[in-house]
Amino acid sequence: MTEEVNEPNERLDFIRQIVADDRASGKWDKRTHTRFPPEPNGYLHIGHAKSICLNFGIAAEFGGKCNLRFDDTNPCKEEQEYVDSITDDVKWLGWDFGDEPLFASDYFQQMYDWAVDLIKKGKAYVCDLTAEETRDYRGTLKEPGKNSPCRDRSPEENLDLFTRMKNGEFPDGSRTLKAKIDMASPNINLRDPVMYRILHAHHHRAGDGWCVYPMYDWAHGLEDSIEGITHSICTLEFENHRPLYDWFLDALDIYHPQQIEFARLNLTYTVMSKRKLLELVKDNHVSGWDDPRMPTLSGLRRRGFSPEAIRAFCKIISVNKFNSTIDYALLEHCLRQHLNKTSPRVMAVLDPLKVVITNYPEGQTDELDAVNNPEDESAGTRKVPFSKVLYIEREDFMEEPPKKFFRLAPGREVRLRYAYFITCTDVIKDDAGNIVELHCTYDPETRGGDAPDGRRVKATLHWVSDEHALDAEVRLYDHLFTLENPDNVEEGTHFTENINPDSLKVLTGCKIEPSVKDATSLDRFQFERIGYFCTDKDSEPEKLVFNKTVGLKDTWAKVQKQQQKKK
RNA sequence: UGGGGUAUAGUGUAACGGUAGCACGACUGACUCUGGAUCAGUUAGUUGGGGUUCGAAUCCCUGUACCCCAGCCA
Repeated sequence: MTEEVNEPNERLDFIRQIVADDRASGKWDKRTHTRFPPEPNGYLHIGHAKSICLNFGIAAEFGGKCNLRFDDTNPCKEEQEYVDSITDDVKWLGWDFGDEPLFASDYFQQMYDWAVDLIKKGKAYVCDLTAEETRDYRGTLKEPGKNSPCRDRSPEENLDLFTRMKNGEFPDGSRTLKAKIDMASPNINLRDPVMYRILHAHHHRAGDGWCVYPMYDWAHGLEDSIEGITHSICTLEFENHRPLYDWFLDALDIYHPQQIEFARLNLTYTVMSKRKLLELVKDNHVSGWDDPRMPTLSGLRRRGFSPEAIRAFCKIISVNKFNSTIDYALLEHCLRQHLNKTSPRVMAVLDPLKVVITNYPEGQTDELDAVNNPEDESAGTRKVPFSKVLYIEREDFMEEPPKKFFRLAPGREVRLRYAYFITCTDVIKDDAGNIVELHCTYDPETRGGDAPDGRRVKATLHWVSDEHALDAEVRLYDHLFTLENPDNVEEGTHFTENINPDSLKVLTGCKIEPSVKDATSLDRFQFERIGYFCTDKDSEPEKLVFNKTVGLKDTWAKVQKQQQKKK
């Protein structure tokens, strides 16, 4: 007996409820077998993660299995590059699909044989109508279609024609194999749907062995049946296809899984359709499928998202049957929650302002103890070097501080984290009046960050020692679109018109503490008081590059906004 | 009346005839060597209208709104 991992008290979504009920009733011999069946014609995105976590999650929770199966039935749109990226993404998310993914193209012969069965049963026929004629014969949403003149061909003739289709005797588009169902059905999918089309095309896996390729509706249930899938979970737009899914399996009288539909994921401030994502890439609105602003899994990975965060997100959003749009802030919440627990802290100054500690000895260096992660004691501590010339964040100083600004200002004392209390004594400006340097004094008694006399400061600043600092490039990101729902634009407006012009900001000359010297690609950090960052794939030891994953919550920024509103 | 679906705070999501709960967001406050984290609190909801019932988000009737379908795409 396999152990049920689902806690009995945990509320089940409607799909898990079906699975649980089926197990209770013994419907599938206590088996649970799902599948994630992407077409390899693009990169996976966060919406796919919802489906992946659903299918693999159910399998894991109920002691079943989940297949990664490529639905590669259309050679014109599919490429090996996509197979590879999809496989990598599913692995990265942390799901186990056995040694190798499965491919629908491996079932082509079996599908062909079944099509022959249907022809023999008089349930399928070869049709000579062109694509355009087929459309005319299909009728409209409100009017029935009419029968194809080829509909009453004998099984023998159909068999002969279908064999010759397969043998490559006919040009592309000249004939199709159709299911003989009902041209007057109110469900258009049932009006003699095409099962096979002629395509003299090279298949990325099957090579040139085939010139007839199965259509989705014909192929998909067969694939599920072959693999012994119990619950075939797909998105809402396939609800209308379910009767056809069932019809084929019944006509063939073979093992018959249950198709269940759920609503796909929508997220604010981004687009999720493959077409639009492809356009963003092709027209260079982003640098590629893995641009850190993209909602693709490769983009999120490069941005610094952890698989744990994405899985937590997918769990929390649950599944349902109606279209909803999830607030991007919820994704960020899941991200921060995981990153906060796991990211080593580091001090980095993005917009450096030079600070000279006038009473600190020239040439001297202090090694101060810093906590690597206050949320995780086992992460330990590290040494951070302190010296006479330092950098602080430019926005951490104001010559004329407004109310509620607690940071450094002339005459004010603050703490440098893990180091000393300092007091600003002089503000040095260039001829144009720009602040170029601050002179401060430090209190040696406060070494480590605490004053023996118990005096308090209102702010603690992060800082980096000039002499020891590493230079880095830091890339800041914002939403790719300015609109909450970039899909929903006025007619005549193209969705790319709402791309956020400030979605990428590149900072150079940032100063980072020396401990990150050996950071490698995708290492994640928290830059204290700023946000979570990861090393980019462009990063090299000689030229560090970091991506901002997500900012820390920033109450000062909120206060500032409110103050600006008042003015 | 083409057919198929769906409606619960700003956004998501529970409640399966018996106190409308949770999370995110927003707003207070406490604490803090990250204006982080944490903790406490406030805010706000059953698509409209009828019924059945001691009792309805839930059952019935009837409106309304939104989504999907006329690829030889998936």
